[in-house]
Amino acid sequence: MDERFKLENQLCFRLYTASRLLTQAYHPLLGEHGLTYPQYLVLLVLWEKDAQPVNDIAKRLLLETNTVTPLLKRMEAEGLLTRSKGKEDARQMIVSLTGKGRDLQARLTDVPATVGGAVLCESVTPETVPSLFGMLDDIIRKLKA
Amino acid sequence: MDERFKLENQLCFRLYTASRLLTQAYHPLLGEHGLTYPQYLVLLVLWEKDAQPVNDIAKRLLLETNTVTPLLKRMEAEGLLTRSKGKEDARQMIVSLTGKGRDLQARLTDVPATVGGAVLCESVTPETVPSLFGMLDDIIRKLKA
DNA sequence: TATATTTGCATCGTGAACGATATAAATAAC
DNA sequence: GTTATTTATATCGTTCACGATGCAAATATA
Repeated sequence: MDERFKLENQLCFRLYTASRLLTQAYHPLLGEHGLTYPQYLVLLVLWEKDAQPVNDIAKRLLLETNTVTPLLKRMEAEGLLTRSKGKEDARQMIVSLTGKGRDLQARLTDVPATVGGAVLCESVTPETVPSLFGMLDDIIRKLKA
Repeated sequence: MDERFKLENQLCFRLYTASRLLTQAYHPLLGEHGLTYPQYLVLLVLWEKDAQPVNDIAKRLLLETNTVTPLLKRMEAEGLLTRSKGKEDARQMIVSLTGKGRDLQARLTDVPATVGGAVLCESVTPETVPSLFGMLDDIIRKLKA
């Protein structure tokens, strides 16, 4: 058996699996509030800075607008945000939080710590996390280019 | 702004993004042969050991059978594999490679090295990869439980 | 100013993921 | 041996991802 093709030697399979499992860990916490993980990411972006055009949100999440647009529409239908044409540029759709969308932050305060705690283990500790973040950031930076 | 909710402090967002971008790196290499990344994963599993029941493939990839079944059906339609009822247990569907599915391995020999090279950078080197793998494996192990 | 190009967003189609549910075969319990 | 439970797989519905394409507003060019 060719070593190169072993699942155990694949970085991508590990990232893919870790990402899926960690997203699943968010599921019960977010589902309680009717949120999916990508929707939670949109909220993170809007909590940092409200009233952004679709494009800025997509760029921040490194997603395409054809992924983000339907996502935003579902969130609009849930009453979490509003979408309105930009004043100075009519092509832009400005996405703004509603009161309901803003208030969710307070109701989700425990989520980061809960999920953070769920991954702490032998090799992943407050001391090693910076190194992990650094490697993942480098990979992301390299692949963006 | 609450530090805990910053995108930059989220492990999950990094894993999610790195996974997506790395999968995208596979896309041109696999698409040339009509494959998607999850289909490639199924081939990796079957190249290691041919003629496995659906459940074993799903367990190996840490996916549910309701994800794997349609995936396998598409691959069967492409002539990459066959699905046939198990002899000693009629509930099982045994998945076996066709000649076409087997031959793909030879045509994809360069894929692991090409993608591997695409992620090499400052902090991700042959020396640091074991540490990265170790942390991701620990995270996966922790979240599986 | 008329035309061409770019930009921002949306629509469409396909292929995952995954929760919930269904079905048939195998096994256990009675 | 009949009934109950478990197991292996499949079906269904919803939500992403994302390539391809469309369209209208803004900008650049002629």
